[in-house]
Amino acid sequence: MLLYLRPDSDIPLYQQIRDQVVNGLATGQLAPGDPLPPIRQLAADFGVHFHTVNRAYDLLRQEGLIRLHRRTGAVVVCEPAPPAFRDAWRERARVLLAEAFVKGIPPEDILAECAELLNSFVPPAGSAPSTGHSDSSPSTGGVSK
Amino acid sequence: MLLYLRPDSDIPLYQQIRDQVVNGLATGQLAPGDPLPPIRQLAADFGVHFHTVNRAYDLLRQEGLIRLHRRTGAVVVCEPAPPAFRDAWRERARVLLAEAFVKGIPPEDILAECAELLNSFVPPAGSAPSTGHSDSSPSTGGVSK
Amino acid sequence: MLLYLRPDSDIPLYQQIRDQVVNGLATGQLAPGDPLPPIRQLAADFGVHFHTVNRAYDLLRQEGLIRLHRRTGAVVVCEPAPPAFRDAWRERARVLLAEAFVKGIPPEDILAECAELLNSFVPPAGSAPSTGHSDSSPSTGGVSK
Amino acid sequence: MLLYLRPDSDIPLYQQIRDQVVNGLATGQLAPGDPLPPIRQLAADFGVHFHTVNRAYDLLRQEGLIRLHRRTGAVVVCEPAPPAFRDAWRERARVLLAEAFVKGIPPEDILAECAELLNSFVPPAGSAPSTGHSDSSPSTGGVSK
DNA sequence: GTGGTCTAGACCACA
DNA sequence: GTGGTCTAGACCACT
Repeated sequence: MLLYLRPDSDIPLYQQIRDQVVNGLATGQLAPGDPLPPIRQLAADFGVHFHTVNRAYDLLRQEGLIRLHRRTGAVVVCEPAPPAFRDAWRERARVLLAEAFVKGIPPEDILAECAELLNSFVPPAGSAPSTGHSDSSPSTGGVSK
Repeated sequence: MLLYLRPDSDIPLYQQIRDQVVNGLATGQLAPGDPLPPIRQLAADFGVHFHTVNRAYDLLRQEGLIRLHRRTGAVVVCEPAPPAFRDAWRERARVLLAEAFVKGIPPEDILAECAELLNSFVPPAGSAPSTGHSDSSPSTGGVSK
Repeated sequence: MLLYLRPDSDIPLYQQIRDQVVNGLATGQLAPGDPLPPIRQLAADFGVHFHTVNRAYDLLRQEGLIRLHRRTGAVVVCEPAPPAFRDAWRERARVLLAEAFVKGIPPEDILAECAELLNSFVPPAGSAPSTGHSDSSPSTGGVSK
Repeated sequence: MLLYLRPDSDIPLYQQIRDQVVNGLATGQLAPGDPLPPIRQLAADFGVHFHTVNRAYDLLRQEGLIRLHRRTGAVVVCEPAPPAFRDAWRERARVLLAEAFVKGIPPEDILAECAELLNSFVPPAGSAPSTGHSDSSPSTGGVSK
């Protein structure tokens, strides 16, 4: 899995790392059980402080996406979303969608964009790939567009 | 239009104000030409400093969503999205959708959620508000999925 | 002479009025001896407070471009620039030119733009109009480009 | 690079700071990649509040002239001018040139002054600094008039 | 009475 | 040690 950081971005580095791990999980580049690189190695690769990587890992741990062990390092897990997750997520989605809407992008376009992004994701194990056709990148099945 | 702030949130207050104005615009509670409350009055209503509200308004101004008068105060405007907007938006949408996806929410549900949120929005002018029901109940009508 | 105000501009109204009078003077639409409309009439035409027009006229008076009489109203005059004017002007020009320069516009283009604008001006009375023809529309004579 | 503020000027302090940074960029005292002093240090040097410097930096950031790091502080960047920049710039130039014109300064002198100022600027990279003299003396070489 | 500017100082987030 | 956020309050510019 390939990570790249933009130090000039207004998004904090630890957030960028976290976001890319999430994206890697969604696109199937990372799967439950896979190990993440050791904190210090990843920090060295990026040229950032290991505290920054540590914080990203901690964030992922709080979200229930990885588990940290003293021996085995960070391992991807697959905890189900807590009940509160969906409500919080919807609020964030509402703002994001509203932003596009008020800037004049047609709702159809917005939804198509979402569908396309979702289609680029791939289910972790083997949960009925609905139609079977794949479009843009490393994916196999997905939401009908 | 009703606004509420959560001072304990990790989201900055000015961002919360900005988000709610964006949401108000999307849901039709605010329309181009409408005035926003004076900075100091809104600040008093919220119990925050007027600088905080000022910053929210300034953010909205930079986004081309409101215009600040010396006489009229803040009024809603309707500037088209710059070309770079969509790419930046897609990246943010990718992360948000990936978050829901990796937490095990079925892509169909995610897309339905997006469609529902989009249906709760109303266009600024007056182009056929579909059926009339545009609330928060889990309906899937409106935007074609 | 035609004036138009943009109430939504970030430029104060009184400044806009003043700027347009200056521009009218430069383009020959106004000449020394010409009367300006009474303050209250201009205010009524624009739908602004007469204090705003008053302030614009006062600014022009301070700059030595008009003279205010209780009886005759505002009359355009032609006072020579004080010695300090040129230095102050140069500083403002430096910043303006620097802005264009640092944004990557070639110096030749910047200078050509300046020459073009200067060519659209016309001398007030009869001080050797170089080529001879002088009217009130964007002419082509004047400073060699 | 030398900065100085005039607290009694009618130009806001943050604008003066911004103007001098722009000037420093044009004259080559600042180049893309160069760091700007930390906000609080510059504020201490000037004896102003760091919010004032912060605002100047924020203005420069919005103009695409600097980028604000959390680590490195403010660094100069070189973004191209947006398409709307030139039109807005021309309007400001029109007023400035008109002011000099109506004060009786010959157009030739005005254009010479502009050319001189432009000659005191140096391109960011290294594209032939003409003859070598690029200072503030009244020379007319460089940009063809 | 509106927003704009500036000062002053606290506390937090990021690296 | 950097910039970011928020509060507090003064005074000014514009209409």
